[in-house]
Amino acid sequence: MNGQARKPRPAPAQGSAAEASFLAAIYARPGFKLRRAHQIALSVFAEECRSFEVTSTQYGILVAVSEWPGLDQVGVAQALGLDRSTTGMVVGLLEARGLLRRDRHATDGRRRVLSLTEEGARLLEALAPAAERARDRLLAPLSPEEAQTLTALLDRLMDHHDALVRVPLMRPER
Amino acid sequence: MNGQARKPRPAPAQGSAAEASFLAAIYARPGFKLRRAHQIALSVFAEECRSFEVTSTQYGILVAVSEWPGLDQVGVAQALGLDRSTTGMVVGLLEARGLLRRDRHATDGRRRVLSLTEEGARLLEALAPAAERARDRLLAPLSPEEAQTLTALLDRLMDHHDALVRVPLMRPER
DNA sequence: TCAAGATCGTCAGACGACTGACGAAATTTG
DNA sequence: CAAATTTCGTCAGTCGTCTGACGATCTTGA
Repeated sequence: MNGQARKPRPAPAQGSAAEASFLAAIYARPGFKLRRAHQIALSVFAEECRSFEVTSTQYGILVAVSEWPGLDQVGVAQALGLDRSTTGMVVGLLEARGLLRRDRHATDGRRRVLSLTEEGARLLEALAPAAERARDRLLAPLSPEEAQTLTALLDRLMDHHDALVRVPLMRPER
Repeated sequence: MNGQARKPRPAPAQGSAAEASFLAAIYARPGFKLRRAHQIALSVFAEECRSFEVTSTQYGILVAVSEWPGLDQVGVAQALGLDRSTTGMVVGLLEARGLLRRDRHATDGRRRVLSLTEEGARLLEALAPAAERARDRLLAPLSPEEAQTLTALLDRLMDHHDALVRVPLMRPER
């Protein structure tokens, strides 16, 4: 798996079947592959967007607020599948950086109404090509048909388990 | 008109194309789907293993140490695709709970040699059925062939990006 | 041999993420 | 209307994760 180590670590039962199947029980788990694939996706996005100092979660929130000005934090959370605490934390970061505003709702005192600042809108626009590059790089090893298959399978997984997870995706068109 | 929400949140451009495509730019991103699918996998695992108070990362480390007694923390990190800090933190948790031991290496003073305690081995054994249930539940919406396809596609993603993601983390960029 | 370089574990700092709890504010219900 | 319930935002606590730095230690090369 990672064959360039200069000084190989002591291995279990060298040359035996045990070595070949080391951690097979873990590597075969779909959850492990999903964790790893997600880790890779985060890394690729971070690389492409390094100069903007924006993470993929922050990007998602910026896009949501951009497309739906006046949305509140719970709305963002439901749209992106985050919980309220995480959303509040990340929104706080973006507000502190001056990328979005968090105002009181006119009639509902509980809500914080979100909107992009000029700087946030500019950053989002500048970010689009980098986000596209990240997506393309992530999918580079797959053919368009394979990417479509992967997308469809992940959608099936998401749809089936949506209600079971504490934070179901709530899209306005539902 | 707008789903089952009792008090629907204000939606963008009601009835227009904007509503139907709200966040389509995000939902279409494979990184978003991977994040969501990973989130679901974590949740299912946590549900099945709730009574054991063990996370999927902790499970992976326990299995690695079980299959490879005497492995050190960097070995665990490389095997599971974690960095040294994360590994050290989680190993510390497991040690504090008495599930594994962390001893000095006989000849290499830098290394910490890991091994399961009796309690760790017992827990790991008791955990196996729950982990299997988690995997089955996660894959429930897919046929065996589809699960195999998903596995293969994620493997392609992992293999292609493996060197790009992990090696720079382990070796300072030069 | 001994200085330079590599490796291991750890720490601090940051972010993402979830749970459980709480107060403030709104809505529902008796 | 008043009380009970729900909803929104936040806080504290925990865990996973990465980055960058550091000291201790081991390996290498001049």
